[in-house]
Parts: sequence; structure tokens; C-alpha cells
Amino acid sequence: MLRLNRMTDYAIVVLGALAHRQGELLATAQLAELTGLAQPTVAKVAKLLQSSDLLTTKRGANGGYQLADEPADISLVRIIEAVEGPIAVNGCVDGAQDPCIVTNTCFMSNHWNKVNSTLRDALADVSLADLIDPSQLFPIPEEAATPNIQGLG
Amino acid sequence: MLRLNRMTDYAIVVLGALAHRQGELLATAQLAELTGLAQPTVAKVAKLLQSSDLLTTKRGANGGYQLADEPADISLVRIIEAVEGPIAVNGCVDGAQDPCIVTNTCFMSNHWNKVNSTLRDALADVSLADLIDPSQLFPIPEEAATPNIQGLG
DNA sequence: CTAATCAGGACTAAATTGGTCTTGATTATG
DNA sequence: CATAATCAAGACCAATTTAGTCCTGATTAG
Repeated sequence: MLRLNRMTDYAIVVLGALAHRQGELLATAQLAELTGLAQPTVAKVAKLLQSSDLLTTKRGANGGYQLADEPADISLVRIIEAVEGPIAVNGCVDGAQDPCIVTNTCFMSNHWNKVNSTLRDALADVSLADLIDPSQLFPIPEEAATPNIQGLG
Repeated sequence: MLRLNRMTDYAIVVLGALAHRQGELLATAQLAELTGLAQPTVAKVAKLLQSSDLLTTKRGANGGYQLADEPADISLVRIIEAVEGPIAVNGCVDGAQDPCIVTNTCFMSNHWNKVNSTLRDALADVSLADLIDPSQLFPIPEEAATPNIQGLG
């Protein structure tokens, strides 16, 4: 346990595909084909990543998504927080979405904040570039016919 | 997100109560009163902790549970894994409960294992003694009438 | 104008989690 | 030995969360 959402895995696969194409602009349909994910799922994930500035977008015909940064500059924390919201091991931690009712007096909250930020720092040290090895992950364009949904997970 | 289960919070409160009583043997009903948790909930958590050797147990009348170790020797990982199972950020990691189907060939699994063990190490560095300050947490025996369920969130 | 595409959000179904309850085994005590 | 207190094991249900789909509207290339 202490598990990431499946959506976060999807996000990493999608970001990996975009990284592999080196900043190219790709439509969700293309990303779906590359990653083996369903197009609506890609669309959902891409929207989340866009609204957290991990992707830039172009609307209309020939539109699509594009990496907003170099893979080495995209940390795992940013990805996780884009998809799942702030890292918070429990409600005693600053930034938790449904905070502990007694937050202000919770004598443990300092300890939890320390634990939480240690975890957060560890995730900040890992970049998208560290996680993926795009050359092995995604088929080259012409071979994209048999995508593999199980890139990770 | 990356949140712990509420059961884990309960476990820590229960362990804290036992630590406060310095290794005394306490029945689930007493623990419920001390912590403000419902007795069946305490029982459920205590059984989990017992089967992972964090608590020892004595059955029958005047039975109950007892800390198996010093609070300083009980790490947060042990508690989490007792309640939630092995730490695994996703299915690509060794010990995951529903492993990634392509585990053996999953080119990312090494990276994930590294991320996972970094998180795990961080949690191994925190002990029950670090987390709690029992003298401030639980009412002394005579004042146990108005328990506070919100020890943490 | 039309087709392709993203934006935003509603919605449903499945999975997970939290919490309770029941039945049975064990043990102290009188 | 009988009784009451207690843990053991696990079934069970309700509430929450998550995953995945879909729909309607806005934007833009050709």
C-alpha cells in the first residue's frame, strides 16, 4: 500500500510517449495509439497535466498536447500532484484535502509534516527522464500498430 | 494523496495508548476508552498488529494486548505494513499485491523499486516514539471519561 | 462551412475501505 | 465446574473513492 493511483501511472506513460517524440505536438488519439490506453482516458489525464502546466495545448483541428518542459525538469512530485493533488499521508499534514479537525492543536502534526516532506523530497529527486527510457518503451512510429498497454502498472 | 489508511492512524493511536502505559496489558475495551475509538475497531486493529508481532496477546478473562517492543524500536514502516501490507507505490515494485502483468520484462521496475525503497527507508527512520508524545496525548487513568477520538486525523 | 480537436464537467459502475457483528475458543475466578 | 471476560477469525454491509465513459460546447485549420 501507500499506492499511487492508476491515473498517475497513465500520466507517466503519456508523458513518456511525449518525451519519446521530443516535444512534438500529439493529439489524444495519437497518444492513445502509442500508449495503448483508451482515448478518453488519455484525454482525461492530459487535461489534468495541462491544468498543472506539465503540458501545453493547442485547440482545434491539428491540435494536441506537447511537453511543457524537458523530461529531466519534470519531477515525479509534479506529476503526482497534478493527477492526485497535494502529497499528504494523512489529514494532519499541511495542505491535506480534508484536514484533521483538530489541526491547530494536533500535537502530532509537526511529526507528520516532517514525515510527509521527507517523502515529498524523495519524490522530487526523481525526474521523468529517470523513470523512462523512451527508446525502449514506445514502438517507433511505423510499428505503432500493436501498442502495449502494460508499460507499467 | 499518497495517503495512509485511516486504520493506520487508528493503529498509531492504539500503539500510543499502550506506549503511554509502558507495556501494560490492556483489554480492547480499555483501549477503546482511552483512545475514543469504538471497541470493535480497536479489536480489528489490535489483531492486525498482533499478527505482525507488534503486540503480544493474552486470551481469556483479564486478557488483552501488550506492546511487543519498546516504542523507539517500532518503526513506522512496521506499523504501516502490519495494517496495510507491503509498501508498494505501484504494481511494478517487488512485493506488490497485484503485480504488473509484465513485471519480469517491465523496463521501469528497477526505477520504481528505487523510488519505493527510498520511501520505505524514510518511513523506517521514524519510530513510534518519534511520532507520539504520550504524556500529552492520553488522559491519565482517572480522567479517561472524556476520550478524544481526534488524536490525529 | 466542416471536420478535428480540446474544455469542462456529469455520470455510472466497479473496487476499496471502514466499521459492525457473529460464532467459537481460551482462561481467570469463585 | 460454571460463568463471565476476553481474544480469534472471518463474514458482512454501507459508504466512499476511483476508473472509465460520455455529452455538450468552444476553438481552429483547411
